[in-house]
Amino acid sequence: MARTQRTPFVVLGLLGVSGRQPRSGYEIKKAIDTVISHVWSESHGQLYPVLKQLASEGFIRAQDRPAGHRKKTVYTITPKGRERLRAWLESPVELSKPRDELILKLFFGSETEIPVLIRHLEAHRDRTKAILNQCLEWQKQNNRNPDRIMPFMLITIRAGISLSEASLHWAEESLKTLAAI
Amino acid sequence: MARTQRTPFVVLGLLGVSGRQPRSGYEIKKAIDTVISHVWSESHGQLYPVLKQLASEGFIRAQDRPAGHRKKTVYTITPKGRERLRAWLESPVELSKPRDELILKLFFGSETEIPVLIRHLEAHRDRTKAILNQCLEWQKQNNRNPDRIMPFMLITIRAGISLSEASLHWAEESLKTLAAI
DNA sequence: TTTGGCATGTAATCCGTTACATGATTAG
DNA sequence: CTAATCATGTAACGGATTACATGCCAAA
Repeated sequence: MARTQRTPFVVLGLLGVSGRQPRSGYEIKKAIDTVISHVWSESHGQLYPVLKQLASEGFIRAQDRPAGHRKKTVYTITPKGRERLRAWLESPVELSKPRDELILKLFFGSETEIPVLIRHLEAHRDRTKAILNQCLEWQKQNNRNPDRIMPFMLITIRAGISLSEASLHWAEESLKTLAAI
Repeated sequence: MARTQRTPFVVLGLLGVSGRQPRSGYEIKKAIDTVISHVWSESHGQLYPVLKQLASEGFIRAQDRPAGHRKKTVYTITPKGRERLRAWLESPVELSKPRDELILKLFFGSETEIPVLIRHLEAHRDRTKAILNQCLEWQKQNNRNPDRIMPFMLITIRAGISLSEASLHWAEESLKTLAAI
């Protein structure tokens, strides 16, 4: 048996916090790829079957809402689904297996040339800068709309900022170290 | 098709940097669980088949070295294996899919009670403290043996320190924020 | 003597990605 | 008109975990 599936809880969570707004599978996928992109990812090939499964178990409710001839099914979380979500939120955080290929390659650094490692670190630095900027942007947006400040979202944004900044500093420091070898 | 297998490269990397020391599957597994535990993980159910596969392809060499009646096979990396490792080290870092359940649960925080989130954050703070202390300990050991300083290992240890510190600060800050709600 | 560590292996299972597939609508 | 986006689905494949399985050796 493999690790317990977490996709259903991501779906329940997104449907749960979205107020009463019903969402289609496509919209849920877009939300995963934008608002929680640095935290989680799912493929749509995984998402659609999970939606059907959750609906058949009564955790979400499906409603057909075709626009013109284009089919579209939107989902709303049910009270039963909210309970399930709550139970999961209360359960201990399940740690994911660490999988940091950059650190791994640096750890094996003696088996390659310094410029190779510098290339990897520069790429990481640039990626991290982009993430940091996006988090800062989100933070600004939240500050501009004081009505809609959601403290939980702010906490997660601050996590992104703290970790990106630390990673950026480390990368720049390490680039100097490698350049000096 | 799923993502390309990275276990073989972890094995080649560990056999590569271990000088000329031949290692058994058991020892490789132990190394994964200790020296790179915060960076990577593999199950032994995955490891042993990969060892056989790598040996059959000529990337590592197997030698039976029974101790008494206990069977033991040790492996050494071959020149061909070193080349394969180098090629992988030079290839771009493949990003792992983000999977941060703690941040996810905080993001869905409005669907549960504050004390639940505090519990999760406290657990994270304690785990992170332990990792930070271990990284600091490793750094100290490296400084005590100046002969054996491996700059690459130090860089990865510093990554652990930077990121743990940042995560720790963020967790403590967030705990204060939640306590004030 | 029995617990724990050493040591290796396989089978079942499944989560999740990639690729295949189809079609409507809208903007340039 | 045609490219991009909206929208939903399934099939194939495989990487990886968990569980099952076995046995030796040393120390308490």
